[in-house]
Amino acid sequence: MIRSEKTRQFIIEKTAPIFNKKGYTGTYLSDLTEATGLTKGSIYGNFQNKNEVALEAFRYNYQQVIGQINKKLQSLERADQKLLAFLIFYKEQHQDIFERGGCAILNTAIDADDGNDLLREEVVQAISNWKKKLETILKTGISNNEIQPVDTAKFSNEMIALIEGSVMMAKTLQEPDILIDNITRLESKIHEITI
Amino acid sequence: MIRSEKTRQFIIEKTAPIFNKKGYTGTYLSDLTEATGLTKGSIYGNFQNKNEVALEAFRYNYQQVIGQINKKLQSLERADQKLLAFLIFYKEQHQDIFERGGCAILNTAIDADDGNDLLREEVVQAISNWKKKLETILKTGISNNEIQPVDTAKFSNEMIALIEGSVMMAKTLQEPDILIDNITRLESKIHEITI
DNA sequence: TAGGTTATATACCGTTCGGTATATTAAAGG
DNA sequence: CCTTTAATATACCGAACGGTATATAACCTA
Repeated sequence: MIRSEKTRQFIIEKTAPIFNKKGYTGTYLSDLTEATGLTKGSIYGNFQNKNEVALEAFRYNYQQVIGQINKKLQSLERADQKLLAFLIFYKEQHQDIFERGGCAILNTAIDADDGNDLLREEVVQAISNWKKKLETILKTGISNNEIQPVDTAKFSNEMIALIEGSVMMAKTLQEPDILIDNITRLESKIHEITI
Repeated sequence: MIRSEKTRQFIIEKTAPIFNKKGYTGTYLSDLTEATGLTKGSIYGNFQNKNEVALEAFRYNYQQVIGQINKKLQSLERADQKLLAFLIFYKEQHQDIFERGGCAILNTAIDADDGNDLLREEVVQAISNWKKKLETILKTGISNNEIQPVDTAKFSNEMIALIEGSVMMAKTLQEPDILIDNITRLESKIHEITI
């Protein structure tokens, strides 16, 4: 990796949690320079503008989650186990997620639903991908007779919505059990449809 | 109502949707003067600072929702019907909610989870009240033999989380059906426990 | 209708915002 | 080791930020 690419990556990694916590308008260039120890000149040598940093920071935050889950999925065969892997991730990593400022998808969805179109489109893609991934697992599971037939779209939407809503509640009220309990509910929902 | 109180209320009403859409740091004093047609001097004659406007705007947004629901609840007797009233509200008013920038609780929870302690505390209170209200309905319903015994805390948490997560998803993906479908799921959950 | 009071507008403050042209430093190549 | 190139730092820009003292206007009461 050439030097510039290393610095670019360094900036993304250092600023990603800040953007996640404070949002786009709430994160100032002074936050970026402070977190990286670099100057504005250096940052603008590696990015076109603040928005590009925010965009990459979101991608990084998203990849951080989806990467870990994907890794888990590889070693799993059955559809129900794959679905459970998503839930187990949120159950086990909730402490870490909260420390990084919560779920990036949720935060950025709320943050970018006005104005920032590029960032908003990125979130739409992220949610859509997540949804598609769940649906594919469900469909495969159904055709493999691992799980009972369900409305895959509705099932996926319910999973995502309940997870995200629970992250919000648990983080705001500072009661991780809310997340854990609701995840457990989803787990038994999956067990119910498992053949 | 004395003049100042009228102006104060006018400012709150006009700026509440802006704060809901753009968040605290994302809403500038210029937004407030533009939306009200007033000047900074006038606004600062009625509020101590921007934060006080944001606080009142959130209270207004919250009251806007809870007020309508409370009105409905008065005419209802059974616990299951009261619970359904919450869901029907979100089902029927989703268009209006989206136009106002989405659910104020969700938006403000995400917006204020860093830094703005006063606003954050207000959200915590709002969610806690909502939760308490649901739990009270459930408990009364159980002791009145209208609904089967359930873990009232978990049931309430699941309702709120799924509603909020669904609002986020539906608004972001611009697919209101996601909200409607998940609300319908909650409705049948209530029917299931109704005696 | 005049005078006092209350509310709004004007004009300004220091600070910080995002962004950039330029100088300086560090690395790479001959 | 010297020169060229790439990356970082410095110093600055105009604009907009939140906020405030002060002037002006609107209202109320005598």
